[in-house]
Amino acid sequence: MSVVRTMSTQPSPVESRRIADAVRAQILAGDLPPGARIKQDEIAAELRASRLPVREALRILESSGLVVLKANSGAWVAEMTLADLRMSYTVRERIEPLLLLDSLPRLDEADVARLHELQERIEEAADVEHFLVLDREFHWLTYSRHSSPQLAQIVARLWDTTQHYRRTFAAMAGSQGSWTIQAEHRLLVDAIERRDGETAESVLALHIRRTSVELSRHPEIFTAGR
Amino acid sequence: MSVVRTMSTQPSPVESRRIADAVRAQILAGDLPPGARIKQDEIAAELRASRLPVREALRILESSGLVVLKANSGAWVAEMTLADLRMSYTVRERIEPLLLLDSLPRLDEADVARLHELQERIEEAADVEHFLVLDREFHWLTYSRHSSPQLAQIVARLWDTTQHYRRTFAAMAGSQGSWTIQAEHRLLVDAIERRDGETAESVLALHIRRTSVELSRHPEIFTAGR
DNA sequence: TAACGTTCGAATGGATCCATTCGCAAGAAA
DNA sequence: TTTCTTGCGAATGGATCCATTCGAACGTTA
Repeated sequence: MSVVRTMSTQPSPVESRRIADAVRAQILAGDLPPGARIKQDEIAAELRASRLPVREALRILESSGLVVLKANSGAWVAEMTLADLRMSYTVRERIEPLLLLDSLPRLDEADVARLHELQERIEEAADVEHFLVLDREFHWLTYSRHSSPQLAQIVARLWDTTQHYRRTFAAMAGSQGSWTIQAEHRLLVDAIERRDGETAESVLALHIRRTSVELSRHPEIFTAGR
Repeated sequence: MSVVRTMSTQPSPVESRRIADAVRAQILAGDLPPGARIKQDEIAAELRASRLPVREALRILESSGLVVLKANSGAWVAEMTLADLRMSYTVRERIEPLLLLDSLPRLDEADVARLHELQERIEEAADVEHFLVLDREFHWLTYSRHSSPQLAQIVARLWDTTQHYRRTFAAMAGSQGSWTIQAEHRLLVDAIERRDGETAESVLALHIRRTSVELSRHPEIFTAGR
């Protein structure tokens, strides 16, 4: 019995981490929207584990800001207010350029080529889900050569906690077709290709700020699924 | 038996959270320096709990960046490099002014009076520990009326993970006697008192940046206790 | 009929027990 | 003498069992 389990998890990524990743993936995919109840038993049965590592995983996700725990009561996917979302974008506007500046000098030709390819695919993206996946891959590729796991983690958590609202916004406003995003992305790739850190920094800050402004114009994002 | 435990923890703050707070306090106090091994058994015995909530607490602290876990091996207090420390300060320089701007309009006269009092006590601080406690209280009072738990948590974690190195620096450079810090604090209180957000923002950014520069001049901080 | 209290059930929290793994030390061989 | 191997022990990881708590539904009373 235990042999089977040991064999199934070859590199042994520790159950609690495996489960935390799985639940996080479900939340990011939209399967568990903000406000959704998370039952330990269900997760445990679903991922073939006991409730113990599930509990540890929930503590991890709570620290990440994705989940809210209430003592002796249960776990729910964290919800945000419009003010929370706007603050997230304000913080992102100030720190993501830092991450980009840190990563930029080490991006090589292959990375830049891949950025061009991703951007073309983003412009051709047919639906919201493809746009979200490609956009995430695009920006994280620009950050991929960073040297600061701490900063990268902060940024990643800001992306994670706002993912659901970005999806809702994209679905409502049809933002994958927004020409402004495409223009900003092209300016960003161009600056990166020229290793022009200052311009890249400015474009990225603009990109985030403008998105934040657009989001603020759609407060109905928060009442969509009610 | 279980009755005794129930009675002892009156508001029932959940064991894992109580333990996480306790271990965090030990790390911040310097009792557990970076690199120190953390054994589950010892913590459990010390805090009169089983190993289970200790494990959960360690997962929480790992997510906070204070502890590093290695599968099937153990837990250690997280260590930083000089590059990590500098990046922490760069991030702080960009986001702490945001937290201050958010909090400033709601600071009342009593808060300002307390800031004056704290600043006087900081200038009279005799030793490093007093300086650290008072300085932390001073700055967090300026943030206390914030409306963004997310941002406050990010900032708090940056303070936590760098606490040990700030202590080491203060002890080596005798920074509690630095007149520059006192000048910056006074400028900050003055701007806050006048509700001058722009000036307060600039002074705080300067305060953090200058501290970062000073820290960078003392790389021996990282080899002090070796 | 509405509001309050009580009871029961389901879900979470914690403790103990067992399996697994990693590191260290001792010993043997080159 | 140095290096590789092997075995033992200690510490972590996971599963099951039991206690506790919160919430909802039902019944009672004003």
